Amino acid sequence: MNKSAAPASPAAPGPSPFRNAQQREADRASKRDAVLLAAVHLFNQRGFHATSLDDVAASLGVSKPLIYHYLGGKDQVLFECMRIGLQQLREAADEVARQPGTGMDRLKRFLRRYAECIMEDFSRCVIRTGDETLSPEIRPQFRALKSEIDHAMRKLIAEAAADGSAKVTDVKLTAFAFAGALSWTARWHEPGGALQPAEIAEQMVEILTRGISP
Amino acid sequence: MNKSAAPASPAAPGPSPFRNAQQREADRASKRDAVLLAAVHLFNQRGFHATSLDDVAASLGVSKPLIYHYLGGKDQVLFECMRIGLQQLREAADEVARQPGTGMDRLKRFLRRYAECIMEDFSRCVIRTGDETLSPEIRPQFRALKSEIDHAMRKLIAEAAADGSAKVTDVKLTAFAFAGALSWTARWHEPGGALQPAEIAEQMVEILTRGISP
DNA sequence: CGTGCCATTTACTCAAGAGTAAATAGTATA
DNA sequence: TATACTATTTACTCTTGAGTAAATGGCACG
Repeated sequence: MNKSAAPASPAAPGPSPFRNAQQREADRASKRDAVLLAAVHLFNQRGFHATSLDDVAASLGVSKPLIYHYLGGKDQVLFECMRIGLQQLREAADEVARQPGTGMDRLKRFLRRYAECIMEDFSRCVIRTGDETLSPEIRPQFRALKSEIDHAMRKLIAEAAADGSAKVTDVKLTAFAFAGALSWTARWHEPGGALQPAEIAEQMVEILTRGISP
Repeated sequence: MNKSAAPASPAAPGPSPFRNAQQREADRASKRDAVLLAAVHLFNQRGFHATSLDDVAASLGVSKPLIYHYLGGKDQVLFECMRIGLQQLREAADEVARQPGTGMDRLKRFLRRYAECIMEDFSRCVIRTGDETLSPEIRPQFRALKSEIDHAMRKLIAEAAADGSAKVTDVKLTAFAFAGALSWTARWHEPGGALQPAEIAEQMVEILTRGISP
């Protein structure tokens, strides 16, 4: 009984349930993010095609059309996940670009961050879900973003070679080798496994860069 | 006119159109292979989910039920493709296991063969198509085969470390790094590109193994 | 020769799941 | 208070593509 009880204090000490425009926008953004997070979890776990939007909605306790409300179709959802993943990788590159140190130091720092990203949700999704999954209309956008990161890595390798802190014969192939080795963690590393991502990243970078020390 | 002309020579010098049991079986096998080859091409090009069995059938100029006749459902087709791909990798491992040389020599040989396989149709498909795509019933089989290859690589690395031809701190991680770098070619290398697979394999192996030379 | 198997096709069924229309209710703001 | 907007749901539609039943016709072999 007494289902709709009156509030204890009329002065309302807690946050008001009435939101202003800013708060509503923040609300919306956080709900959007929640959808993306739920989606990326399922995508990584079961694969994109084995995950229906109904599944994503159900995992949040809401209904499918709500996802359309926040994000539009399934392709959009995937692309947003990938965009976030790529953005994180890109931020790693930008951050390192601003830091001091020998080329090799900076390369190592980047590779470590790269590996760590790949073992987190969104960048993981970038690797696990091939670009052929994206609709042909947005695929070029994805490729462009991806390419930026590839080139950032090449640049760091080239700089390390230039300042003598590394010895490299083929920059492009080296970049592919490094990116491949690190990206592959998205396939074999299980989140919550015995080995911590940071350790894996550390050791992996060691293994890879030992080959290009002068 | 003269549509159904009589054969030029009654003695039939060419192969007879009438097949015996063995020939029919060979026929059947070669048709089965043709289906798998057509399928793996499309899977690699467009992705498994974007390829319908109708597409595969059409690319061969036959009808879908014929594929069911030779191979059973779509899952079977994919698994067969992957089985072939894994078998090729496994043969590479077995071959190297029988050869002489230092551990490092043999490891290098294996890595080169591994990379070359990955840039061919079937092994390429193994990498491009994640195991989550397989139905839960056959996935364990796939994993088991995959695991054999992983362990073969680890064994070679361990042997190279044991005979002093390589210096390795963590065998497992090293194997993952190598497998990742080489597997990644399935993602970026386009068949018929400027660089030959053999060259790529050669250089890639060089880049990777330089890091574990003593 | 006729009987039955094998290859192959046509013409279907059926389910899943993406996407949508329209209703409902709560909240903000004039 | 009236009005308009936002969040959210229910209850659909429609397409795609996997898988199947059944018919056809040739070839082999008794």
